[in-house]
Amino acid sequence: MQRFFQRLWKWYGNHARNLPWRDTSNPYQIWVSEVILQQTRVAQGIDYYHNFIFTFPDIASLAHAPEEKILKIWQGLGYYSRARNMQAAARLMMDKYGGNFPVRYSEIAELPGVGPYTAAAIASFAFGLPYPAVDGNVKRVVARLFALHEPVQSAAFMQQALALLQELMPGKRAADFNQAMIELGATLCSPRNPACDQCPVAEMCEAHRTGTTDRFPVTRPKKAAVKRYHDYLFLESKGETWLQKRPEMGIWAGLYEFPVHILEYDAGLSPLEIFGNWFYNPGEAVVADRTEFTHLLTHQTIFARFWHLCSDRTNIVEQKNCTRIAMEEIETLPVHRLMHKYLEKKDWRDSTEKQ
DNA sequence: GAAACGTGGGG
DNA sequence: TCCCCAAGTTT
Repeated sequence: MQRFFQRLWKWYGNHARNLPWRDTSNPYQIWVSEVILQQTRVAQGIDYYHNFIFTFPDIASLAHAPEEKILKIWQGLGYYSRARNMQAAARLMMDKYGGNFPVRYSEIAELPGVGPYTAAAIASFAFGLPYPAVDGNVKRVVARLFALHEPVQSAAFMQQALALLQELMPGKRAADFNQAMIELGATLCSPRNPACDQCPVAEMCEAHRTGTTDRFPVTRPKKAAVKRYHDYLFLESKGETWLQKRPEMGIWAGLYEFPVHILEYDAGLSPLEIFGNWFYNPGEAVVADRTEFTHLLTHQTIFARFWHLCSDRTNIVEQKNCTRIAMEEIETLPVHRLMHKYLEKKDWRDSTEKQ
């Protein structure tokens, strides 16, 4: 045990990455970073973290912001309920804690969007409380260190990991302990080809001792991802394009997008079969050719097809939640990745036109 | 407990 | 190209 910590502290002191949220003990900033990092890689989260803190520097500014402004900052990051939960939590903190961050684990864990991991991370990083923060990295490290055979997704695994980590948890330096365990999993104890030769605690690792690091953590087979086939209709006329707001439930809730037809199988429908009811005069309204299929996602396969309307009189049937929006205005609306990418590179439209 | 919920990078 | 999975939480 002594040796374990000597090695761990020395390694962490020398190899900890310099990450923006490690420079602060401000619970608000730590909370923001932890929510952003849920199921999200550090490299992807850093810019979002800076933008978020710059735009909403404290609990009050987040609580009072228009929801669409928060979603706009979150645009492209995914799991958008995180952004809404953060505002709900900020408002709760205004009402219940006078705009201050709660300091007890139980209170932190009650905040919307804050589960066991995030609560422990905030409690330890901001307040030094000795709660083990068990994320995917720590699960992997613990599974190998103690050769835990329970599936990593199971409640049994979590119980065992928690018990072991609580036993290990030092009275002082709870924050460093959690950070170091996470860092170990993130940088050396990787899912495949772990760098055991550089690991400070390899000699105390049961999986390493028995040459079985590649068998841990044990995982259950996972269900195949659901595919979605999207047929998008891109309509533009005189500097305006047609957008609609998605429903408040389900994927991309409340974000904006082009008119779309989504199926979980490829129906092979023609543009008119899909969008015909949008037009009073379908034969005349759709003037551009079907252009290209764009492969957008890997495990959720999405195909996008774009068409143009060049006519002045687009004659679109009224749809609920549909609005004509000027191009400049679109820049301020929260959209999901397809639109996000489109707005980043406006030449998408041009490149499809050339076909 | 299982499914839903995004997106991006690495091997 | 395809599969994995990442500082998880909610329902």
